[in-house]
Amino acid sequence: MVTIKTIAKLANVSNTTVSRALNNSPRITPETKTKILKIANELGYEPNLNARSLVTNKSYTVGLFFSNITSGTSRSFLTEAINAFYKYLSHSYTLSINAINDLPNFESINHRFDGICIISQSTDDDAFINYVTSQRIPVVVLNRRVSMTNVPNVYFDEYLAARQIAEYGVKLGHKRFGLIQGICNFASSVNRQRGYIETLKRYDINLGKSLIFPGDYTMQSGYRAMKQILLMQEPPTFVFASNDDMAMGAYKACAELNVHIPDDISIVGFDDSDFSEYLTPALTTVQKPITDMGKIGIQWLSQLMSKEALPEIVCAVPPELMIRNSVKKINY
Amino acid sequence: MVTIKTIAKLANVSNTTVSRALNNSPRITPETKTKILKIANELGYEPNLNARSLVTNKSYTVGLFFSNITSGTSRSFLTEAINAFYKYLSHSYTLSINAINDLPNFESINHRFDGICIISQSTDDDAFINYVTSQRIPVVVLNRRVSMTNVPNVYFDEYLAARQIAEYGVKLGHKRFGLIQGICNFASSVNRQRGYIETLKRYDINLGKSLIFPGDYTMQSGYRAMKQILLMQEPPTFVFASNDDMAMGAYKACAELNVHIPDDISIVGFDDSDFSEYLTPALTTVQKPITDMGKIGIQWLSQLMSKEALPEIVCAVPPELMIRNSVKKINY
DNA sequence: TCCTATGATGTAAACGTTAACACAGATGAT
DNA sequence: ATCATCTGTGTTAACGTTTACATCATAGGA
Repeated sequence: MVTIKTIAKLANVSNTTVSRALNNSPRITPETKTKILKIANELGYEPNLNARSLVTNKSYTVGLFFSNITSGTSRSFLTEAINAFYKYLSHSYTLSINAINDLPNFESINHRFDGICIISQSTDDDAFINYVTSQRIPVVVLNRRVSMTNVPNVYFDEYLAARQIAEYGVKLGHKRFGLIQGICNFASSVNRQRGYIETLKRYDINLGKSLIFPGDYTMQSGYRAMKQILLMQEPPTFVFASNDDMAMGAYKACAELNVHIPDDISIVGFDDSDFSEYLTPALTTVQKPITDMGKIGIQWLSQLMSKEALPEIVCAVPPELMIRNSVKKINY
Repeated sequence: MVTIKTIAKLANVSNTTVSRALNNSPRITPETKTKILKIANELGYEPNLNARSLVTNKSYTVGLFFSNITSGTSRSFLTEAINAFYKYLSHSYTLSINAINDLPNFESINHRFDGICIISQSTDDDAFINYVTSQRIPVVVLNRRVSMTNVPNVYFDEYLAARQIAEYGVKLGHKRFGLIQGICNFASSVNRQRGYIETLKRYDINLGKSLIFPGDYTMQSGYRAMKQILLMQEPPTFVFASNDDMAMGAYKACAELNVHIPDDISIVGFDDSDFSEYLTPALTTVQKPITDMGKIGIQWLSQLMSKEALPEIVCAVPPELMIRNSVKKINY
């Protein structure tokens, strides 16, 4: 194994000088430096990160924490977040993927991460968020608005997005609205629901319990819910499925019962998943800019890790309604 | 920071004894052990992995390497692989996600991983695979069949899968076949293509160049290719899209041109993505058991990391044709 | 009683790196 | 010419663990 000492011996200098050459310190002459670098190169020297970590007390690893990995988190969400992170994170860091749910105990994160990004889906994660901040590990929380005021937080305004959906439906003349819910204890789900219902109420439309159908963000649950909806005596003309996956399930239910979208019923989804444009009809949905969130998140985290102060600590990324062909205008 | 020394002082024993208590060595009395463990617990002691790594020369990290992360790898593929790995990997290991493409140099993996799993998509990865084996890092290669004979390899028989697709089409009486290709330098793509074409040839069906359409595994490329196909004077009755994403694109093209699946044209995909069942009509496709591969892979890797020998070194996971409703039987 | 074997614990070195401090020679100001 | 400053390099300790080896007490056999 070639170490700093090997190089030092060959170059006839001390360990420190080698270390300086490798970490391009200013306290070294260019000649010595190139000489050492040359030897290091020839020997294929690669620093032992563990040794370095031990003394610098850095792990050169950043942790990406999801609430859950093996279930509950949609695939597109997971990949898009990982993609964004991988893309924008400096390659000198190792990216480690974790699930809060699977942590044997919070302490197990100690010494492991220079920075942590939490993609949080529910308030269940609050204990973990608090632990991380208590350990003074640089952290940013993505996705949902958190209640702690001192935690860097870039979130997506689900409420506003849902409001846009409701308003869009109202504008197009719909009177009877339906909702397929997401997973109950996910913040995304409750905020989408609140935004939708409260906005409709403003337009004097009451979304009764009979028009709210349970779902769990899976295609199958969307399919089931839509089947129920279509069996109603007077089904809604506008259905908001809390995510695109469920909207896709709803599409299938419609197809099976020979109900035409958007002529017979209008559907809107949420997320703007890659497939939503390719459904027939193309799904009207709202874009959740996960990549943007990831980009800002990793930028903030990098700043925190290099002990820079953040100009702002909370940031909302705006929703964008993607109007396609799954909603029709109602004429009276 | 609470270290072994802190505990040692409080327990009135030496560092070594504490270390022994923590690593449940037999050379310690149960009483001392419980006493030390109690103190450690109260202090919320967590070992410094870097220090441990330095002396044991283990990183407690396994690396999951994709050929590419930010492009070229389909989302479902990426997530399913990560999911499987995360699920089956012992939690004492950190899971780190990497892309071979983005590696500054091969040496940068040194000291970082106790084991490496490569999800390889093309022979471009061979240099990396060779490097890893040359470093004697435990490694398994997943997904494609590799040429090196000494590398643990669990792969999916794309050729066989494509053969099943072709035979299925022939059996249902189709005579005119078409193909939408995947990414050219991906092993999956060339094997699917070979399996399809060579099988058809056995049934005296020649797949001319005019019936092969380029694609890149994206929905859009499937859409484009299908548009071209449907514009032909005498389009094929059976089209194999090299993955489900492209099949979905093809669906859209058909819808736009008012071509009915499967009445006017039959389509089969590949991967059995989660959405394929929810398309209308449900997509006939072939299941690629990524989760199974991951499970075997992680099992092998675990054995290798604990220096156990592998009973077998290469394993093919079988394809399963998922017959749904996108192919019709041709009657003459 | 003495010796040996055994079992529990301690001592100290080692892992590979960084960094505080020391040192010597050169440079520049007076 | 003298002294202070600077610059390049070396010395050494430190990071928190594990582990080979040493030590010491105790038990058991003769």
